[in-house]
Amino acid sequence: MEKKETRVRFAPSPTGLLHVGNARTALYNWLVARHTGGKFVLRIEDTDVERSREEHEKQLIEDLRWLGLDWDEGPEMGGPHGPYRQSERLEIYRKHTEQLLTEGKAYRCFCTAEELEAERQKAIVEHRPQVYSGKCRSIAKTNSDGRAAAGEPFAVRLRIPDKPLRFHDMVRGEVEFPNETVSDPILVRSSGIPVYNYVVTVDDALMEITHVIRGDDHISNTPKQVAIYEAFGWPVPEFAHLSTILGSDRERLSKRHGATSIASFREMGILPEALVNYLALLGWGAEGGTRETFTREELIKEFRLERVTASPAVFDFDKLHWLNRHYLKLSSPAHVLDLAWPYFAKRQWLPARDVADKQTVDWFGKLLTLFLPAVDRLEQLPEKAQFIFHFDAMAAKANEENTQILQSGSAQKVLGAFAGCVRAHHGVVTPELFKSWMNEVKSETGRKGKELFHPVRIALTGAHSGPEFDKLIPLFEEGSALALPEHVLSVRERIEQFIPA
RNA sequence: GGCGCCAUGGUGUAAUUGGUCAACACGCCGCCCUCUCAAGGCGGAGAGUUCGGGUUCGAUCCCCGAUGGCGCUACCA
Repeated sequence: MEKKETRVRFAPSPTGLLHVGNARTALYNWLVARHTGGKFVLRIEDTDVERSREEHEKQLIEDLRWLGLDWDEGPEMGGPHGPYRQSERLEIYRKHTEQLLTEGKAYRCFCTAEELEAERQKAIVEHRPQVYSGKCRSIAKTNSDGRAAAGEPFAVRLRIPDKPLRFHDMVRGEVEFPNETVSDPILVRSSGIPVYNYVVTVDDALMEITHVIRGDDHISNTPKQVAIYEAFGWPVPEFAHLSTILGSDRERLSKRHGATSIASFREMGILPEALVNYLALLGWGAEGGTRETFTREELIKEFRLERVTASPAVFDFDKLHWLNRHYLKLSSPAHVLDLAWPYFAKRQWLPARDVADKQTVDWFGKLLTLFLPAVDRLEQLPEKAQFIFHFDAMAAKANEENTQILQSGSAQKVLGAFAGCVRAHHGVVTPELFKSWMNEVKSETGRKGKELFHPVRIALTGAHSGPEFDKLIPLFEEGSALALPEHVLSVRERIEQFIPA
């Protein structure tokens, strides 16, 4: 017999932003599809009309694209098992419910909310599992039909078979639930709207999904879903329940722990390849366990569901940042430049990218090579490079750390000598020239090392730490010749501001 | 309360799926480089595998129990 094609799916609800937990689920599904040469289906679970929004669906799709996870079937593009939005599949569910009802696999439940609540309370008091009593199970078909026809409200419940419900989970092995602990699940509400657990199963079966890979919050829904497959006589797929992603306090990761949406990571200047690599590592390890950085292609090759961990993982921002630095270094300078530009344009430090001249672009490229090693994320760049664009001599002098250095007589002498060199010269300051000045100042004042450099660094940058002067001097000089929204001060201009004559 | 899932340094994962000193990465600390910061290079500390039993010549690995964490317990998804 021919081996069946692997079909997996990602089925988000468009009720908010895509966040890391779901993104990791999407990634694992995608990796399985690409590893096996199967199909990746995107399905939108929008039966909750209250919370579902079209804009969220758009955002979701944008986020998946940004991560580089492409799908083979889905809304918009369609496919052989569509439609791919649950709101467009209501008629399919209705037909299937009818089938179950006529076959006696499901029954109408006329119990009221109050009755059910009373049952639940009683179960709690008696230390029993909270399961539906099955009161309406035995109502005769004709009786049930009559009551329904008379307009009495009812929900539709599935008749759970009288046997343990077990399924195979690729990350956890065999999972079994005793029959007494699972209720006859509601399939359709008295409002006529089918419930999530039901439609998910119908869709997965009809879309011929072979591997259901999802979060482990669905693990206790699975026995009910297995019963639905069996009621229809459908083959039960393989399951893989992914563990929860936790925050550093070991609680489920949420906004409380900081930004966790994919959109916010993008805004922060995390590269998609870094996020994909990190998410892959969160709950999976390659054979051998000595490698941590993987390209997309390598992940596809190495990833296997059997190696996914069952234990929950704590999200570590530090490690994500490390990976981001790694990929920032690997990326082409032109690509990083494109990504970094908007952060500066937004601050009005650079013109819009499309009107910038070549000199400005080249200059900014140099700036990036200088500051990129100092950041975890692109969004930190402007702050690091702030003194280039916006030099505030007064603030620099007022800074407490700086005053300690500046107040010494030694620093005064150094600065006086340095200012002398600067004022005696007209024209562009080259790194070579700067070096010779420093040597001059050195012999004139007898200062060296920190005592020599720190005061000058403060006068030029406003801080006693920062990138090498060799690279910094050209940035000042070339920047001052550019027509930028805010004029970049040259070495000379900085000294004039810092040490008025 | 019930049911289920999980448990290796601070964090994420390895460990020929019972076989000698528990490995790698992040983070941390130190050293080198250096005017400084970052990057980079080198080195170090940090777990005897949650605890208690059992099986075995031998358990991170298998079984039982306890503890803890998490999830589900809706006519939410």
